[in-house]
Amino acid sequence: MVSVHAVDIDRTSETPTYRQVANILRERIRSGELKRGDQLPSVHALVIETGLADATIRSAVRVLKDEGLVRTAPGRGVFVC
Amino acid sequence: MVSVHAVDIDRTSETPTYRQVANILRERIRSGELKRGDQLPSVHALVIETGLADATIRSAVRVLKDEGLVRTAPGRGVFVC
DNA sequence: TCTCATTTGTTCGTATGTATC
DNA sequence: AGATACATACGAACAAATGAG
Repeated sequence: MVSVHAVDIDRTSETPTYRQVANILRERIRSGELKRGDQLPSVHALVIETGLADATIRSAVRVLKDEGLVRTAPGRGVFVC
Repeated sequence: MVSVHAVDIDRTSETPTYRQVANILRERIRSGELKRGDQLPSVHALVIETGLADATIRSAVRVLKDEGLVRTAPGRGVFVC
């Protein structure tokens, strides 16, 4: 598991919150902070950290999944591809 | 669960899209294709199949619910009465 | 084997804002 | 003004897979 650090969401931004979360996570992958096989913070952890709703976090994960950057494993977590 | 088959929406029709969806589902119930207790396609499945928005599909389901043709069960699905 | 906590998956409900016709 | 449609966001419940013990 990799710690989450700050996930700062700008509620006033034009960018939807779920895309902000996706952008932050994507940048961590791109930068190498999150490497292949690393587990992302769980949906629950991100809910706590961001104060956003469960469904909103799931939307963010879906974006990265659709981009092929991560894969989800039911009962285990979300992992960098 | 019952498969969805084609759900053809006519964007140019006078009939609102949500009513078109309601009409199609109603006809499947009337014809016996969908029987008492059968589960309708989920909102998500219909969103994918029709290309319409979540809220639009929900409007269609609400029509059938108001007519007493179906009942909704949160976390489970929509079922024929 | 069984139980429990964790985690993702799936489902409907509700509300708000915006755009279009 | 009103109806329709879409996007976003949050709430809630249930299911299924996993792993620890």
